[in-house]
Amino acid sequence: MKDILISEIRRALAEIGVEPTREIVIEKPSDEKFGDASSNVAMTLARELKKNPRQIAQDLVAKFKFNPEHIERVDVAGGGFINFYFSKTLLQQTVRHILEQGELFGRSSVGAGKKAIVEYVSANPTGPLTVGRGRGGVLGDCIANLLEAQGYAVTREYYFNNAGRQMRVLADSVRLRYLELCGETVAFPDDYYQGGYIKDIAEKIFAEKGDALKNETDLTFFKEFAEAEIFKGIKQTLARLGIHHDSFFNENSLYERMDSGKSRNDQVIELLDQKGYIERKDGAVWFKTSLLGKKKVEDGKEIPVDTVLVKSTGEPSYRLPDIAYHTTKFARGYDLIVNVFGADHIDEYPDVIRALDVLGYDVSRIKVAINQFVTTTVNGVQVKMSTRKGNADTLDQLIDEVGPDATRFFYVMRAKETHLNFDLELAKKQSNDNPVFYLQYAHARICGIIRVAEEKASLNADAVPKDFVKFLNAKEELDLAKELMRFPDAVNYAANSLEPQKLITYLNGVAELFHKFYQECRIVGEAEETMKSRLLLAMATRQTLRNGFKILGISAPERM
RNA sequence: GUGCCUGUAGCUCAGUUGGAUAGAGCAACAGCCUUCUAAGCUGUGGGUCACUGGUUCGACUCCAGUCAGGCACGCCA
Repeated sequence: MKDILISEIRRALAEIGVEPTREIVIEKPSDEKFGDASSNVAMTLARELKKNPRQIAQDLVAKFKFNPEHIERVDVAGGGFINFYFSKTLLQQTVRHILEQGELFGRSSVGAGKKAIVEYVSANPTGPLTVGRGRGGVLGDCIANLLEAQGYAVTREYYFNNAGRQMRVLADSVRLRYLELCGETVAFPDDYYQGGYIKDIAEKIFAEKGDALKNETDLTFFKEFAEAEIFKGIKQTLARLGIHHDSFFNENSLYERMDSGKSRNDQVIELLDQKGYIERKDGAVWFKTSLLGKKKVEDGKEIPVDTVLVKSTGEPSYRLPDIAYHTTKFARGYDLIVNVFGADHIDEYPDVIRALDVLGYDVSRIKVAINQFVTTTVNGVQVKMSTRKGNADTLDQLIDEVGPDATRFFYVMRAKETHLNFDLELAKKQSNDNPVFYLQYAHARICGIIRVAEEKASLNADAVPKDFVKFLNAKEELDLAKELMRFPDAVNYAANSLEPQKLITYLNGVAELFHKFYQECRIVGEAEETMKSRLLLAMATRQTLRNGFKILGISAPERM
């Protein structure tokens, strides 16, 4: 619908000889008396045309040639708003259209034929997922769903590192706990992993091996055992939330030599060197980010800074594999590359972007969604979380307490840039009275109506001829249909901005209008035309809600 | 100290490239179930959109500064 309005505005502008310099915006008016859609084109053009915006608006309206089946009338109001009023037949046909489209309603083809990769979670296997991690996980998953709805072929990827110091510390933490089980007294360092899950893993080893590994000093077994256990747990937790990755990308593969005899990491350095952005000093290999505008401020003076890619120990710093990893995303042919990560990685991606830019990649394909941290409040006290200290609330505990639907919903109902405070006590209390239920209840209610229609009126909802939509007439009916019509725009809007919560805001509006409709308009037991037309509207609402829930990853219960 | 994010109703938050009288849920108060699920609906109260300036026909929205909170500023990942 939006498209029809925009193209007609364009046509009318051309007719009066005006070339629009800005995008034409159609929005939903703040008050229903201003129509069903409005545009401020006339106002935005007023300055450059040096004409009264109301005059421009009137000139345009005079040129409009809308199908009266779609647009009933067009008004000029306020300082020059053009307000469109939809005709009843358009709304009726929308209901039919939704039912015919079914699961496809809301999908678009803007991403058709394009490949997208969404990288999210990407937690290293050093411990169970925390409440903080859950946010990025759910956000990433919803973004992937949104892109899929836009027609993209989406790959969901998990990038991880199972090497390096952190894993050695993890392995040794497990080993020490194991030795305790063997009856030895050990000093457990403060900077080792303190969480109870370490003991659980040690117990598992002890149960399998007894004290046979008591004198084992090589950490390989402990590392591999711990990693396997932890990864299994992470995947289980994610599965509870309906999150499944298509691809697990091991950072280690970037160190492995390819047929050329070089690793991806080597290649990055070589290519950056060819471009003149590599310097070797102090035994390390530096990326000359100073030439690309990177700087820090000290004592009021700006100092250009370079970035270490290979440490003097010969080990790459994590930035090098990060860059190399992204070159693989381009090599794999992705048109859209979305990275979802927490605010603590905010300083990392500019270096990656700089490097990729220098190497000639089209960095405009990369979109970064940074979510702010989640803090937890336990008994009214905010807790700072750390996997190392083991005091982080696990995502599993949260799911146990509030359920998968509420967990997903809570994470994603707020804009990613807000500092989300998860009060566990409150989350538990709210579970009975949760915002997600408002949406789900609308769905369950519709299912209830359809059941009753079948039982009491022997009416098979699916068999009702779609022509009955022409009897939709009441205000509540038309208001609801009008809102349903906006669903594809809402999906598009949420997908473009990578902000799933915008879809929630929309769906809330649908649920609200449905509940109002329900209150005013009975279905079962009404005259045939009324009953059937309303049943069609209810089914179209159910379809829209389902399609939205699918993107959000929450269930659509038939009874509550 | 520097960079990024945040500050909107008692609480948690929406607010579509600047637009019409700033919204929702929860909490409070008052109503609505012999009829398709009251996890719902209707109504009332509740606001210096952190503060101060600026930009213009118009600012919660853009710019500058101030205040408050979060995160990051390593040859850690």
